[in-house]
Amino acid sequence: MFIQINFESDVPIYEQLKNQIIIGIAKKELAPGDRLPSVRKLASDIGINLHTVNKAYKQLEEKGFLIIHRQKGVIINPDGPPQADETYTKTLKETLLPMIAELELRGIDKINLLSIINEIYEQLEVDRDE
Amino acid sequence: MFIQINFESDVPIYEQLKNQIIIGIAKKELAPGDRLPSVRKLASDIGINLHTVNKAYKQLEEKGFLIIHRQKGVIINPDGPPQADETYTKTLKETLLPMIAELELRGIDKINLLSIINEIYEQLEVDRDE
DNA sequence: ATATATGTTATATTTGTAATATAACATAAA
DNA sequence: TTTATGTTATATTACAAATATAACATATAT
Repeated sequence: MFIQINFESDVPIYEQLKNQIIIGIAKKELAPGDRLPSVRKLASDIGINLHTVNKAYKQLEEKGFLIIHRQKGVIINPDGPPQADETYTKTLKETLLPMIAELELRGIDKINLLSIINEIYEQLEVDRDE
Repeated sequence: MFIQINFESDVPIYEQLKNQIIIGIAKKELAPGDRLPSVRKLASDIGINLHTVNKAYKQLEEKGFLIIHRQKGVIINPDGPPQADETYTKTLKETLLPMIAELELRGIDKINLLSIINEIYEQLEVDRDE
């Protein structure tokens, strides 16, 4: 499995899980319809509690990235990821505003930012097998 | 004062404070050397506890945005904001990666993102008096 | 001198979240 | 009938956010 948890991080474990699954989908390492490990399996692989995995799965289901079936298990939504709506875009802007304010003050101008963003897009596109 | 706290938000109050002060500096509503309200004054204006304001101030001092003097009070760092270093840039990229992954999946492509970012830069430049 | 205002320190309490630990449940599939 | 799935329930531990009070040290104003 591609999951790697940093137990020193101040990012909660269930958030790290959500992030890595979303990144996995974006990198196409996980395709619509693909199955994810059971909550017990992933929990024991990583060495964490089943409820922590369940929390991540449930929140990704709530957002529309995953489909959870009581007996069959968990799969990547076959209909593809949820699309951005007004609410999502509004929240995104509210998140970006203070980030960009700080970034600007710290001397990272728009050009620098765009180059960082390009770098991240490359990370998401290239790594087909890693 | 320009501070407006959303008590419904899941963003902690002290984080909202930090964000709004940084945005204030970026918009040049607050200039280097400008004085901020005392912890007690701001706390009572907003209707929160003095320690919550103090926590925000201390963390901004720690980052280099503010100078705190035991008797004179709190001012915006006269030497200007702290500049980005390697650590900051690394953390920034780690924050952006999952954001951009989700955004991409949701159908917001690079062009859309750049237009959102431009919109935010405008917000930071225009509002000289509001 | 005295009072005032500053940030600071200390202690305690309440509330909520993250994470874990155990156990049991319902049910499709083997 | 067994196994594996997610689900639900209960409890516990650890920590963070926010508050409440009180006292402290000290530069500045009166």
